[in-house]
Amino acid sequence: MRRPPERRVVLADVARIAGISQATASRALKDDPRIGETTRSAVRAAALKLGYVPNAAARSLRAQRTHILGLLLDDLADPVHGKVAAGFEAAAASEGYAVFMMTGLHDIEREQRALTAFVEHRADGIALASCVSDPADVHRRIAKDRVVFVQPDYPALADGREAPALGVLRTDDAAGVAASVRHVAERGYRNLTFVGPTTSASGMLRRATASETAESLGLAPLRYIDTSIDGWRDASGVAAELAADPPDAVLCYDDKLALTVLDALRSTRLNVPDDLALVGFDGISPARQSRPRLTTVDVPSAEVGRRAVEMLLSAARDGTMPASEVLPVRLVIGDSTPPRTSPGRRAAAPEMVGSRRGSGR
Amino acid sequence: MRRPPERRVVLADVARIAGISQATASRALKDDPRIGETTRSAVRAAALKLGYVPNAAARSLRAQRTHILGLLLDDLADPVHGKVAAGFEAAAASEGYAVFMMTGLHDIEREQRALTAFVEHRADGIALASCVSDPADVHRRIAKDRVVFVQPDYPALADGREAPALGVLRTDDAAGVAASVRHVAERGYRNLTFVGPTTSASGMLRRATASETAESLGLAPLRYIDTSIDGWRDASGVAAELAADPPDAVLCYDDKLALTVLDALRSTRLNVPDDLALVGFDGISPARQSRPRLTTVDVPSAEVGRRAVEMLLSAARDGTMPASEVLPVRLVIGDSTPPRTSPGRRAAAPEMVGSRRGSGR
DNA sequence: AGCGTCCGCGCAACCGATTGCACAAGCCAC
DNA sequence: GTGGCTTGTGCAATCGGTTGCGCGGACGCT
Repeated sequence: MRRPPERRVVLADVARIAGISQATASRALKDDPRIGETTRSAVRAAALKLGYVPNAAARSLRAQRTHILGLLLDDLADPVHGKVAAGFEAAAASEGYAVFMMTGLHDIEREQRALTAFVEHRADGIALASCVSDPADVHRRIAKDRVVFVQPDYPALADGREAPALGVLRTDDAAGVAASVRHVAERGYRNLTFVGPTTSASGMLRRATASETAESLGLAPLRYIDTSIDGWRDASGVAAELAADPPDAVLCYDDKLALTVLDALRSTRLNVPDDLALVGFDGISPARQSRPRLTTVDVPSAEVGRRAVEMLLSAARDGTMPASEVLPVRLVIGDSTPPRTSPGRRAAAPEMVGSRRGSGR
Repeated sequence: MRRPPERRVVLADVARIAGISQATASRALKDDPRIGETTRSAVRAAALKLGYVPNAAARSLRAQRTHILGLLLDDLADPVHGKVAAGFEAAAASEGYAVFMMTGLHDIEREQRALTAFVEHRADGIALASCVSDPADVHRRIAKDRVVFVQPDYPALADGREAPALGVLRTDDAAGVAASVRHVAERGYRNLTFVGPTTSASGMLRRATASETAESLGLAPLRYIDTSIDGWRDASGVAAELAADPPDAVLCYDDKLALTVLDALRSTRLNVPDDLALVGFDGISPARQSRPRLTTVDVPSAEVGRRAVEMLLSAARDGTMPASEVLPVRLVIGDSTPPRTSPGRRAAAPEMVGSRRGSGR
């Protein structure tokens, strides 16, 4: 009933049915010009009839190319990474490449296992999105195997080192952060707080850029709330901290955090945007539907995925390392950073606000 | 400089360095008890020194197992599918399986290519999440190859057919929809509209279930707005339609749609929840942060991914088809469906509302 | 000393497709 | 009739591990 032993159809079977040798069958199926039309169609018919599907492992073994790309990212459930993954997969599929996807979840152990898996499967290219392992170590592991690298959001950028001989593809987060700081400054906010983690390289980069930009614009020194400290993990703690000594504007590491903070602030006397401007980062879709609409920085995540594939493939064909590339980002102005009308109001009479929500407009 | 020809290290190299045969090297590396301790450590040392990484293709070829699982889903950028993918990948990785991920994007052509890719790579198991191809056809393509199937959210369920010999894993969407209808009914809403697409099987299922439940509870006949009709694609059209003749409550196909509708309704005179209750489906995180908080149905997406892997693997080990399974869902009551206090208010004086936002509480 | 065991290891076949090279017809021309 | 060409196929090696089987030597026992 379960037809257990039914052997898989292999090329030899096709050849036997078609009445020719395996070599000819192989050539016929790949349209080798040396094969006659009669034979070719006979082979095709046999293959179709038998439901023959070539074995990629065998082919790869011989060809020394797998047509597999590896993608390592933090978390597929995260909308930003999801978009990168979607773009990557779509581009790879359209080039006839299969995609091995693995998540690192900020765990070096898992990342290492993922790398090993990629190498074992002899992926033709590997893309590392925001991994936490030591870049030099990763490079050692893979460069030796003549595998091309692309690393979006390369961690080493935070401390100024470019990765050695790795193609680096990233988004211009610094420009995005700088633009958002300039934006709130232009709108009259002078007292900024940055909320975000300090554990990741990108967290440090965004925070540092915000700080530098604020200073260069002559704003008050940037204050920080570090969400990677235990106890600040939940947004209500952050909201309480903000309420205790409110800045003019809050810059969040990303939209997800911004939306959480926005939500938590509803339990305080602070109202966004009347008492407090709020800025996110990433441009995920919920940010466009929040109330107020979040001012944020649009990051071309899907494009990152697509470009990664292109870089990987072109480099693989040339046998060279891919050149580095930086993708532009775009400030999207929402309703959470309106022009500031009464610069002194916050300090004046916070009690006046009465309702938590304010006037609603 | 680019060390171009540097050959990959293969097992034979390790064996040569260790001064023993390839067979022994192979056994030593996999802790075969027949190999002596001295030899074993010599082989290990050689492998480490040379940076030997076994070739998965060669191994699979011989072992007739690839340790690869295939996952086909619609769209990685979608939060629900992203969670399924994340759960699937995590479970697979912890079992030592690599995951081939491909997206179908509702395109039969692409789905077929993805299936072909899975079969070519001889995945040990394949999971199909909400695919649009004909189940019977898919079954034919893969069952013959002794590959186990798991299909979350199986489309054939809408018309009552269970898939033949396929393990079906799905969430109890019908129970979720029924629960949400009962919930709004208990809260005093009697006039319901369902908003969603009719193109997908799950769309039809949710809509039909809502209709039946409403009828069985003695509510007014369920009205529909079909978002798959051109022109209703944008939420503002839906909002206008709703505003023209407002129901008591709106049930949306999923949270994403509900949030979009919620946003679009802000441009009308209708206020959620004062004039209109709103219910979503899926329990994605933005629904918990919207204003008002969305009443929705929590679907254990990550769990779907995990269970899919377990079913696949246990079935692969037994050589049997996986049994079908239905995962429970949970109604999550938010602020978008408060107890209805004034059943007739909507019809009475909509002009009274004044501000679009109402009282804010 | 002779014999049976067990241990450690190597030979060679095998998985399935690809491909360099050689070979067999068929055809033309000399 | 034989040499030169083209065209169509087949042989066998190859990719890189895995594994059934067998062999030689060390050891224990009578």
